[in-house]
Amino acid sequence: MASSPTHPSGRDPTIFDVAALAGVSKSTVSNVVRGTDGVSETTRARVERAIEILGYRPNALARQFVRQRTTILGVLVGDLDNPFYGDIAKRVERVAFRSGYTTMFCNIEGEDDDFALSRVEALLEQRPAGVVFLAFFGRSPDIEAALGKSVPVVFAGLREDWGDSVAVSNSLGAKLATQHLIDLGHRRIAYVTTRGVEQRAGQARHRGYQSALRAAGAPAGPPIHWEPGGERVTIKGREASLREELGGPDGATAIFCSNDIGAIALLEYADRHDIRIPGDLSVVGFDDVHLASLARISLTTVRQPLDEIARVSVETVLARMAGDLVGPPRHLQVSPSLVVRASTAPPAA
Amino acid sequence: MASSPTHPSGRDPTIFDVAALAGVSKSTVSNVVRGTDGVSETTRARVERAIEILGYRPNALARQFVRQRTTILGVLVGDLDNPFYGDIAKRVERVAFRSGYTTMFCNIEGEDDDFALSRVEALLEQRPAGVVFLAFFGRSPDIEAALGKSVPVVFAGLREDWGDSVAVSNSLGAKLATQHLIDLGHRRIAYVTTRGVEQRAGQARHRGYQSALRAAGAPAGPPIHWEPGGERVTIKGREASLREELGGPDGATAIFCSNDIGAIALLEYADRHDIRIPGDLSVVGFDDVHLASLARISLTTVRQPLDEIARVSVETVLARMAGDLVGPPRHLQVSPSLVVRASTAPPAA
DNA sequence: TTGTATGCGTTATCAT
DNA sequence: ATGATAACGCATACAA
Repeated sequence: MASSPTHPSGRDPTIFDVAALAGVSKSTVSNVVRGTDGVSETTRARVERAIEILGYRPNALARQFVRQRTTILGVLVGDLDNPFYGDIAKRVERVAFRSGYTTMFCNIEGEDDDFALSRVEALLEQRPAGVVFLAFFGRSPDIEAALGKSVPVVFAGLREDWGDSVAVSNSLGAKLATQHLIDLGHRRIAYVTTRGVEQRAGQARHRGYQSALRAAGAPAGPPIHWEPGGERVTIKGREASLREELGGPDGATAIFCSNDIGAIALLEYADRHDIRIPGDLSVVGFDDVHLASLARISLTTVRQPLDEIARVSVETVLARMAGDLVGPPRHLQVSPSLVVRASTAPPAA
Repeated sequence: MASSPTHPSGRDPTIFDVAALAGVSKSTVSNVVRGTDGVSETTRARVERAIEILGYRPNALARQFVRQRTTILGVLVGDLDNPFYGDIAKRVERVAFRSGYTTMFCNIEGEDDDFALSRVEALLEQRPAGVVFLAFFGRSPDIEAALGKSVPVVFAGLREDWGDSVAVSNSLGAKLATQHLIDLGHRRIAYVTTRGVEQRAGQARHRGYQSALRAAGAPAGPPIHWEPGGERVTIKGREASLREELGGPDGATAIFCSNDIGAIALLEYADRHDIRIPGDLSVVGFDDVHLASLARISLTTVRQPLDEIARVSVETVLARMAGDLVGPPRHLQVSPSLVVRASTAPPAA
């Protein structure tokens, strides 16, 4: 008796149907379903049996509607197929579910603010009880206006002033990365950044890089902006050749790249140009995406504790929702850690 | 005037507030919001202005409640940080949004059926209008019972009898992969499979492998089960050494692996054992995950048209929901294609 | 311990 | 062209 996939097998049974079958009132059924005490054992059993028979499933829509609050947690994510976000998203969903919330995802992809806004509006119409912001773009004033005053928002993995945030200390992470290179004996260390890094975080990483070098008495350079795949870079607004920045007697012997994806692209660039890693050039990334641990990549990098970020983020937004957390935005920092792999070594003699 | 993140700035304005401000009835506001015609221009303008002023946002909860159907599309996903699923998930969300649906994600992770079931139940309470099934596990009879009769379901990227499905032709993909190796001159080609592949798909891939070899008059072996990271494999229930299957004069000169993640693990295994790829051993994968295209990986593989799978899946489930598609489950196949990279070459002389 | 009544914000039907 | 009104399924305050 294979059931056809066509659904409408009549209407879903309601609390009323259960009440009728059990021979009690709707209130009693409601009490049973919600686990309220003050229901006799016999009644409870009768109701539960009726529920079983009818295959009754509470209508969350109705419940949320009448209670004027949902158990929906909105998740704004930039790039679900970026493993970094996919990973966090998964953990967020897990933590939320354990707290009784279902997660509603919205891709805020690309840089188009209007598009992002329309999605946020659609999400807000569903009245999520809270929102977790995972993307590092789509944070336009319009979005802030729409989101900020309707619902508690937490930024996971980045910091934004107008909401709670849980993020790694970027400057500390950058220091760890840079210090590692310094400890290996490098003096000419460049800082390379690519798109895919939130501006504020990128700046903090550059500051950490600077501060480590300064403390070591070594020269710190300005951010070198590179578009992965290209040959040219931009330094302080003027163009230059990536090849020249790396090779040559004055070139860098090591690079700290603001993110793993960029660092891996750098590895590939080096491969194509016969620059040996780590023999000729050491590279450190930031994030510790899964990719970085592949033997063929083996990127030394700074790990972000994603699990902690996800957990604390959800806890924070839940606390706001419950009113347990009030007042101005709270900005939590979590600690990065260095993961040493095969992309770094002492400079060539 | 930075607004505190504490939410409750009073209640959200309702259709009633708008009506009062505009000096019309709720019905008229409703008509304006829904774009019903039969509203005079002047009235419409007044109402729209009131909406603007109040920042009114329709309550989707109430709407869905009264209309007895939601615009929620449930997505059951196994592993959001598996790039393959992350990628599809992202596309599914995009297509759904364009059709006016918001996506509600549930991670059905691990192999624990009870856990998966509780999540499905939670999802169902939200009354999604349809469900897209992305995971290849969590398809227990219980889940079928809960899901199958409540809501239209489409399986994206895999096939299951009790719902519509959109998937690649696995045997054809396997044939493409195997034929590629045959064309390169290989005769001793092994089939390796790992977990992470749905059983039915895995079997179909093995059949395609067999059929290509048979047509070429070359020997086809049984599936070699390998747990990535390990040294041992299981062939027809008995244990063996992976190293011996690959090396030696009688060993395979090429491998078709049932999935990219396994194939990449194989690459790493080869690296560790001084087996050169593709010099000593050619490897072909299946899926074409992003990873596979990295220069340092450069895996020859069979591509699944994810975009098409996502698009057609959503279209299918929307058609079911709308009643445009009735009758028994429809199983659509999409075409795989071979992507040749650097992990394959003619066998050593 | 159980039942009754009211309201949540919206859509849709029926009057006007 | 616009307004009044009855659902929708459930939670909750209150009555019995």
